Amino acid sequence: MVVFAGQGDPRRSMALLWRTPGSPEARTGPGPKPALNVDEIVDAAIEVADRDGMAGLSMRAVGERFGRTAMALYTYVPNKAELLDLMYDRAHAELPTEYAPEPGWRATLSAWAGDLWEFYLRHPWVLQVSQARPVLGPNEYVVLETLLRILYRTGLDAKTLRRTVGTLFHFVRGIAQTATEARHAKVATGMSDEDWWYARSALLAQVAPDFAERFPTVTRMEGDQGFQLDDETVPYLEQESRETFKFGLAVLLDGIESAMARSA
Amino acid sequence: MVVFAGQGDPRRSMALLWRTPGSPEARTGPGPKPALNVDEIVDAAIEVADRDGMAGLSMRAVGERFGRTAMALYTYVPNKAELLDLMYDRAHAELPTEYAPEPGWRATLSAWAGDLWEFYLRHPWVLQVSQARPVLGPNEYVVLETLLRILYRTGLDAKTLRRTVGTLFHFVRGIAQTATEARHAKVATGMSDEDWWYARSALLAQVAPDFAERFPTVTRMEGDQGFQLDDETVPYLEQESRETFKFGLAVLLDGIESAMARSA
DNA sequence: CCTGATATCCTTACGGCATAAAAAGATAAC
DNA sequence: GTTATCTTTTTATGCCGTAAGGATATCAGG
Repeated sequence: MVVFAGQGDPRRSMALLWRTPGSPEARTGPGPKPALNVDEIVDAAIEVADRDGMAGLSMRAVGERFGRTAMALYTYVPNKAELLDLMYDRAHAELPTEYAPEPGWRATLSAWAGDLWEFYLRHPWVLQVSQARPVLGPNEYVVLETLLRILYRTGLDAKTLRRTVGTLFHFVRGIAQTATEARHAKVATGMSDEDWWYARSALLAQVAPDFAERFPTVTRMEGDQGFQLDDETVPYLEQESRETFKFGLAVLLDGIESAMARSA
Repeated sequence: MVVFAGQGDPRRSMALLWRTPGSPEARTGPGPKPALNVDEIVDAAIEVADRDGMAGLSMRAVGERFGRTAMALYTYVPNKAELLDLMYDRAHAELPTEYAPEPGWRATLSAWAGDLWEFYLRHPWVLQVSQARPVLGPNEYVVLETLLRILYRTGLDAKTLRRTVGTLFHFVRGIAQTATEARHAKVATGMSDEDWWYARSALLAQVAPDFAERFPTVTRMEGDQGFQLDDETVPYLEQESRETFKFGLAVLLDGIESAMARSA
């Protein structure tokens, strides 16, 4: 499921995201000093989400990491949605920010997209945080700044630039989502892609004996080239995703190139 | 969140999806006749999901549509994941299957992508059903068959064809997801895009007064062309999504065209 | 018509979730 | 030592999916 984040007080959200001085460390009054801090909690939550996915991310699970109850976290974070925002932004901090411009914008953009792809594979839950209302955290802006620096040299006008940015992100996100879900499904069912497909197509033959007549083009294409593994050690779906990623990226880069030619 | 579907007995799943004779209507034994049927339930569930989103889709909510409890549904459908599979496949039945080939593959593919885009806007929850292990229902195959029929005339080889299919789907899904989430967020917060952005950028200025120095390229791009609404009646994010969709699609089609040229 | 088998459907219950409210416990300023 | 203030736990509410068992309706065979 897509999880919506950031429904709370916007002022507090932004202050948390941008670490505005005010609430955090500076305190001198009576009462116990806070034993935890937001960063620790966000890191722990990211670890939980990396390991157990969005479904395994519960306030209880995060609290347990510190030997606390779920409610203990509410001192540091207003609610789960805010925690998600913080996780989202913090995770993006690990993306590279510097790309050597020498190899040209095309190669640089490829490298950038590859890094983003791997980032999503490392943190699949990131793909499940809604993109509609951007979190607007500092690290998200760093990522955008990085991409824009690469794209700026293409000389595209602002409007085209914005749409290129959107297209690139959506594309990488879309394929990464499928790739990570493939991995997740394998873990969940304990079945390899090949076994799963084999079992399913046997069932398909039983349940739709007239498959070839009903779906002639599908049948023809599957016949032309079924499963062909370049590397036996990598699961089929993951391999196929990676190939589709490369292919689609090349197509997009070609398209950007012709847009450049048009605007020049 | 992404919802995983189809964890039950594969044999039963497929029989349900493909309406294999066996369990359904043919029954003569004792006991009351079933008052509901799977189709009704699936339709009701789709209506619930269309209206209230994936978050609002609960067995209880669907049962209420028939004046029943949640448990009553378990006679017809083994569990919620299966119901989701059935919803997913059934929804796809409303996609067009025939496209006139006259205008050429490029125009036809545009029309197809536009129809898919609108389908996702009508049924945003579809985007939250995992794509990793395809549901393998009849209507999903019809959709694939339709797309392949359009693409077949491009003369691309099977491998490229498969990757093109993947790229097209991911792209449309990716942008549609953002567009539908934008709509959802507006409904949830009761705030227009403009108001939301206005409030947020005021906060941003407060919280990061050095924004322009930290993100010079972002600042420059936003300065070049901020909000520029072509149509005041359509919310900004939705409009922007649509434009990005058109742009990205054109780019993809260009890319396919050059792939054709290369393979010819 | 009666009986027994079989099906649908409901009630109840369990364990999970986020989180509100309030109580308990710790700490530092006075 | 008292008190105000903060962290943390406890308790509770209302959701969720669904397991288990019981109530009820329906039909076949006698």
